[in-house]
Amino acid sequence: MEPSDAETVALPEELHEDLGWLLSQVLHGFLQATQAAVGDLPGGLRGLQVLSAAASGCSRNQLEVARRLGIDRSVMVRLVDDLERSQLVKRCPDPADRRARIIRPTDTGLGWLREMTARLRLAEQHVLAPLTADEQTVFTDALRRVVVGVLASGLPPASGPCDGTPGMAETAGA
Amino acid sequence: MEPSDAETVALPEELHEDLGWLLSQVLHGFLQATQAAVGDLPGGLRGLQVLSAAASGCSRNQLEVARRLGIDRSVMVRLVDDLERSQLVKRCPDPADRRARIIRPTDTGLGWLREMTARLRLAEQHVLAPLTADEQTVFTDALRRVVVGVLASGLPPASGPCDGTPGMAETAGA
DNA sequence: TATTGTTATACTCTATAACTATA
DNA sequence: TATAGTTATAGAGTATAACAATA
Repeated sequence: MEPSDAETVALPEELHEDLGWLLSQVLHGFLQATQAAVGDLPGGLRGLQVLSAAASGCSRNQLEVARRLGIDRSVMVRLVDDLERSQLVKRCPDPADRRARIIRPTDTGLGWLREMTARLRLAEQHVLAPLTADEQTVFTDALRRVVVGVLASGLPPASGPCDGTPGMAETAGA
Repeated sequence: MEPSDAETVALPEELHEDLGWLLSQVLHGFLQATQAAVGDLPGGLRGLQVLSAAASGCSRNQLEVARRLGIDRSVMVRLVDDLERSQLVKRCPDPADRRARIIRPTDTGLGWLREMTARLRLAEQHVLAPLTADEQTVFTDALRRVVVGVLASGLPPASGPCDGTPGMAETAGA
C-alpha cells in the first residue's frame, strides 16, 4: 500500500515503451482495487454497470442494456439472475412486448448503487494518485478521446478487458 | 478505419466517467489493432515481449524472463515452445546451472523482432491518433507513472497484455 | 421469418499442483 | 531443502448454438 519511492520501482526497459503492457498493467491494478471495493456486489463490476444502466435510463430490456454495455446477452442472463436473487433489480414484464423483460432497480439496489459508486471513486483515486488533480483531468480526457476514436473505428464494443483472439500462426521467415 | 467525426460517437452516459470501462475499451482497441499487426507471430503480443526480453538483456533463463514480464512460468513454457518451434529463439543450456535454460533469439528472431516492433509502433500510433504528438507524450508519461504506482502498491505483476482477470470494466456513473 | 430471453456446450486462458533434475 | 523447467488438471470467463415464446 505504500507508494514508497516511485523512483525505486523501475519498469523493465523492454516494456517501458510498450503501450499495450502499460495499459494492461493499469487496468489490472484498477481491477484489483475496484473488484475488492465492490466485492460483495453480485456480478462484481459488471453487476454494478448493469445496475447503473438500469437506474440511469428509463425502461430498458435486457438486450438493450447488454448491447449498451457491450455484454453478451447470454452473460447478461446470469448477471441479472444474480442481481435479482440479491433483490437489487427486478425483471418486469414489458407491456409493449411480452417477450421482453425490463430491468428495474429496487430501492435496495439504488442504495447499493450509491454506496458502490462511492467506493469505486475512492479506488479510482487510489490508482490515479500518482497524478495531480490537473493531470488526472488531462489524463481521463485524453483517455475518453482515445476511446471515442476506438469506437469510431468500427470495432465491436468489446466484451471485456481481454478479448481478442491471439494470433497463432506458425511461420518462420525472415 | 475512418475515424469519422469523433463527435458523432457518444459514450453512454453511465460509462463516460467510468475509468475502468475507458481503460478496458482502449486496451481492447489496442489489442485488436496490435494482435492483427503481429498476428503471424507465435504467442502474439506476449511472444513478442519474450522475444524482446531475450534480445535486450544478456543471458537470461526462462524464469527470470517470466518474472520480469509478469508471466506465469507454466505459461512461459508454452510460449517458448511456440517460439522455438518457429525457430525464433533457442533454449541454450546454462553452463553455470544445468537446471536452467537460457533463451536466446536466433537471427531470424531478431529480424522478426524488428519487423513486429515496427508494426506495433504503427498500431500504437493508430490508436493514439486522436491525440496530438505532445498530448501523446503527456499521456504515455502519465500512464507510466500510474503503472509505477500500481507496481509499487505491491500488487502481483499481472500476467500480460491480456491478463486473465475476470470480469471487465466497471461501473457506474450516476 | 425475426427477435427476446434462456439454457447447454465448447473453447480459451489462467492458476495450481505435482513431478524431474539439478543445486 | 530449495529451485528451474515441465506437465497435467481444474477453474473462471467468454462465445456459440440451440430452443421456447412472442412479434
